Amino acid sequence: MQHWIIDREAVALDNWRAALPRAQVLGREALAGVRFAGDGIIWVRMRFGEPVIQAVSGVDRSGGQPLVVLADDPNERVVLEALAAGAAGCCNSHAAPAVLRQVVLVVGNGGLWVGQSLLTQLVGATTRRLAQLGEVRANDGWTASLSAREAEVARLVAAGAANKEIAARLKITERTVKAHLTAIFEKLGVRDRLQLSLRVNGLKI
Amino acid sequence: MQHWIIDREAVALDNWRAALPRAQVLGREALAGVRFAGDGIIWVRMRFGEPVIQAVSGVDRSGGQPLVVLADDPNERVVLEALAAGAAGCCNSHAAPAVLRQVVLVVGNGGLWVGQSLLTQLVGATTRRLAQLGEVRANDGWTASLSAREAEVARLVAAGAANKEIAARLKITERTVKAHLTAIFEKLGVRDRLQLSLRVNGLKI
DNA sequence: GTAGCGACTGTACCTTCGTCCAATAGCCGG
DNA sequence: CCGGCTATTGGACGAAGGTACAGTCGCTAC
Repeated sequence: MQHWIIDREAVALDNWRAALPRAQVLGREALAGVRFAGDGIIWVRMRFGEPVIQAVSGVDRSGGQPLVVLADDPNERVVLEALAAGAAGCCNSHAAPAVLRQVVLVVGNGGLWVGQSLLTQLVGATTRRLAQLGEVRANDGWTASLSAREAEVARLVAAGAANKEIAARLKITERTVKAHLTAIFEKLGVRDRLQLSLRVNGLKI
Repeated sequence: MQHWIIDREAVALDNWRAALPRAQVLGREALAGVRFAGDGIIWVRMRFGEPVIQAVSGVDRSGGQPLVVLADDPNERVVLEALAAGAAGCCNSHAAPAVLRQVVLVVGNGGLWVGQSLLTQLVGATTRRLAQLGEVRANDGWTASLSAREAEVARLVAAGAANKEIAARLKITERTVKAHLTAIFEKLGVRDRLQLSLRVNGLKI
């Protein structure tokens, strides 16, 4: 598994080096045009006072790799914003190497890394919000009629990936991606990938 | 690591046995007074139609072990309720052993196991909620660099409209729509209409 | 005036998307 | 074992999306 570390100054802290010895460190300015490919985790350092949006912006997420925010000043708000920005987790920049390795295990296997204190708040708020929305979207059930593979493709499309990228990520041909998409469109009754994206993202029923 | 499986009928499915060979299976009625001790994971099966609360209630959580809900009928709502009830994750009762082992890895290391499909919903809902609260960005400023006409086109694209539809709606030619889009992509630094949609809808930074 | 900008349109061309035909292979339940 | 579902791929093709180069028109600022 590859690790990419993104920092404004392209500096890697000692604890990162210890936990992720083979990581590739990238500066913010060197980020333009960089496309991440293959299995791996993207780590983004958020320095003191730096907004999450700014730290995460410019990072290519089309490869589908999970992103973890390393915050100099972590707090619940920051973690929430990081998750909202699509991160799979957020932890202290100066966390011990053992903790970072744990994060790798969790995030690399599709989990979310969230501090316990935040969990209650996040879930509570989200639950209330969904209840307010009439629970329609929470129960949209777009996955129900799809096979596991189709759902996987649907999610990647919803995240903005192109067919070629999906093919590379799932290690199948572009032709197969198209086949899955045709099936998905038919099952969900949408006409193209953009409508699918809206549906998956709960913006359209 | 110890695994405790709790089921109303004290039945263990084959996939559980495969993934958690040394697990201890407990019936609901045998649960009274049981105190879990040591490192491990508590698995609770939620049968069809059974409410989360009922499935989780009565389980001793004082030992601090993470709890995972195995749902016969998993959907976003169930997962959210499970998380709200203090579970560290929720997955399909009939998930493949490989998936269950992955869950062990994630949850055992302090992570949350959330299905990818829910993740999208959760993140989307959280984003919208934050936007509503004005905490993060009611408007991340994508309109700032666009002209009035471009913003209009951008909104229609974000809503899922095709170029031809936009042209008809705005009473201009499809060619002009394309011209506006080219300018929009350039200004916002996105590569196509799907990425634009995500940006406008606040799902991607 | 004229330089700049935004809106608008045209021709041409390439890429990506989506669908049609068809096929092989594995798995699972009856 | 067979029917049905799923995953996979191929070739071909029309439709839609997107770019490059070029041009007109009206408004505004210097």
